[in-house]
Amino acid sequence: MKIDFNISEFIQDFSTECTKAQVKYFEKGEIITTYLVNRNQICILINGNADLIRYDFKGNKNIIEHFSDNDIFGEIFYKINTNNEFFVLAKKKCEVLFFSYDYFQKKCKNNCKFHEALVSNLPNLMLKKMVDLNVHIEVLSKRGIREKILGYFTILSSQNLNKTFLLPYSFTDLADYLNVDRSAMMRELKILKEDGFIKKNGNKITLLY
Amino acid sequence: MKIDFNISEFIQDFSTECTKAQVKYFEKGEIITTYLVNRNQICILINGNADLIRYDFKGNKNIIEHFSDNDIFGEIFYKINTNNEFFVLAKKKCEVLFFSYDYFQKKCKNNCKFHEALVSNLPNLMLKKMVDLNVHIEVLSKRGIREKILGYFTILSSQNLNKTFLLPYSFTDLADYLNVDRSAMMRELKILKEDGFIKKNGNKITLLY
DNA sequence: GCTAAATAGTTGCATATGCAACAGAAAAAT
DNA sequence: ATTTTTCTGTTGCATATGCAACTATTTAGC
Repeated sequence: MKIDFNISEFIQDFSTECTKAQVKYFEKGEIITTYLVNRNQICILINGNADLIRYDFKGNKNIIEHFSDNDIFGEIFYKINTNNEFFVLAKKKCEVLFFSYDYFQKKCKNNCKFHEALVSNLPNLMLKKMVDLNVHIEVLSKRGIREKILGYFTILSSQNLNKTFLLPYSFTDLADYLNVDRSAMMRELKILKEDGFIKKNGNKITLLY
Repeated sequence: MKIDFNISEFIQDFSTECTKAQVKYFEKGEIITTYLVNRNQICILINGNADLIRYDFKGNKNIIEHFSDNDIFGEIFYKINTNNEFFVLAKKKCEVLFFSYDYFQKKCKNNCKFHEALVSNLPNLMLKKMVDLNVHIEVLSKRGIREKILGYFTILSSQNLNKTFLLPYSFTDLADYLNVDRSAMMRELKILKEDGFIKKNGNKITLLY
């Protein structure tokens, strides 16, 4: 999915023009937003890294999604009524654009160029997110740890047009993304290595099939 | 997520006006579309039921998604390069609107009203799909069959604003949706019933907690 | 540069869950 | 109305995987 909208370049010139969008800055460890349902908030991560975190009824921390440059998030995409707390936590310095979906059709006061660009490119950002979500479902849908790992690695490899690629996650986070026990995943990775399916060197993976 | 765009009413009056959209009809068992990557096809299921099917390298059939009225699908949402065959199969009579994402910004020849309405409502349909995808991920992310079942039932219950609700799937398909073994799921449902967590009568479920 | 924290890597054990193989009930097809 | 197919429900068994409990290594903070 190509995205012709580089928000970080754009933002410098026009953001102050628009009455409906707002840029905010966050330091590592700060909460960017909480998912409370009802506001129709859309957030675009201009740059930085952040996680969508949930604490379940037992108090266990759970990383639902990882966000990086150009990712969109916000409770409007996540209208799921579990009675857990959801919030987005900055993993490093973050620059975030806040916008309301209510202003998707409406224009802002002086038909500003920024607003217009934002609105016309939002569907592209949504499309990219949908592809990401489908990848996640595809991977989670595999039975067995081995199948999950190989399924995900195959997708990464094809996205990189290369049998060798860098994992976008730490192994701890990868286990979380695949929703498997970390130690069980490490065991399986070892077996995959021994069986000659993959080569692994730090977070650099090479597929041998 | 409220959708103010009832495509099936709209379609009667305007569809022939638009040069870029096309309505087609399918009988049960017919293939509506295949996911080949490259066309930017978007499909809207006006009415009917259809499944996104994949045959994996072993030849196993796999139901990836179920579609019903107002759902959108198409390979543009599923740019995942596994070398499997994906296609959408009609489960009953289906009325489907075909449209290209390329015409999302562009207008069609005479600025027709239908095209305009379609374009301005597509983001709403996408939003609804994203919520659905997030629900699926939420459910798949639960460890253990019991947690998956209860997680999904809780969401269904809250969507219905009622402790009692009808399952939208057969138990066979539910197991598929939760990505667990059907017999293991049935066993767990029995235990949940015995433990007094749920009541179950055909596909009518009641939560007792 | 030192200390603390986070991540990677390993293993033994218990059990949840996949698999196979049924029979009965319900739904479609003829 | 009868047959065929699909769906539901159940059970025994084997094993994949979660869990706990470590140590080693890397990264971050002071």
